[in-house]
Amino acid sequence: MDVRISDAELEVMEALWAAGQPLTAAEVAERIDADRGWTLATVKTMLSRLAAKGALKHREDGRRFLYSPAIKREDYVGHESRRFVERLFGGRLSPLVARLAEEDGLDEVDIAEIEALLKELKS
Amino acid sequence: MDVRISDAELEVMEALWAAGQPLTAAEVAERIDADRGWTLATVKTMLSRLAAKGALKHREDGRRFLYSPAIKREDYVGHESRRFVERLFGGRLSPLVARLAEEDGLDEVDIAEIEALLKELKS
DNA sequence: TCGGATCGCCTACAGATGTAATCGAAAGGA
DNA sequence: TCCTTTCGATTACATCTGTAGGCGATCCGA
Repeated sequence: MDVRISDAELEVMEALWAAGQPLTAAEVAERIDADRGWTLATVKTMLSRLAAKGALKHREDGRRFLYSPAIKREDYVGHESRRFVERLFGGRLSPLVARLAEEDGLDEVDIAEIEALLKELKS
Repeated sequence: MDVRISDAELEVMEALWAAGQPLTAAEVAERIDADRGWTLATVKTMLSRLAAKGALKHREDGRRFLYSPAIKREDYVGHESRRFVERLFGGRLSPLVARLAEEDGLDEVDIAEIEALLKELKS
């Protein structure tokens, strides 16, 4: 169940998650940030690899495949977040908040949002 | 300046950061979590690669090297944290806090710590 | 019907990663 | 002075990642 998705593969997953509906390989390619400069071939490689990893499913539609995510974005993101906090902060969230706050300087909106969240949690 | 450190390499860096003083390859090996089950050869490979990447420095001590970090842990961690939040949360910290809160259920200590942090930031 | 477009599949290939073995030089004990 | 140990350097090798190209089959327009 622990699907590891590389940076390049994630780009493809994001396209599928954002689409909210099954897409063909060509459609996925259209939606990939043009800055990546990928050819269709590259997108197809990503799709195969993700399918092999079980990160997405495909259904046949005539000669083509319609691809859709096999895992929910929020599950994946939750998983990776835990891994990350574990890896660098011994599983504690507060040092991460501290570090980012110090580096980037959270703006007021951030602070307010997080405070609201925490208030919610306590109630 | 953007040193990428793999999972295995990080293990070695953590040993050096924790030591707080230069170590020989053998000493590093001793301090690596035994669960990894690494041979000395593996540790040496990691040390070479990290040196090649500029993540650590070595000074000669007779026939051996004394290794020490070339980057500060907090700098590395800050870098990776920003990358991570960028990659999965569009750079916003609050959704990350939200996600982890929902999954793990932050305990009261966490919540209190983060609130204290935020209070600090506002003042 | 036939030729180009398009599809998924297989292959390619360099660099990174995980995990080591080997090798020549040097150091140190017998 | 040798032999064993120990060092760093070099080499090994499978897997993963980034980035494609080519191939045989099929579909669609002329």
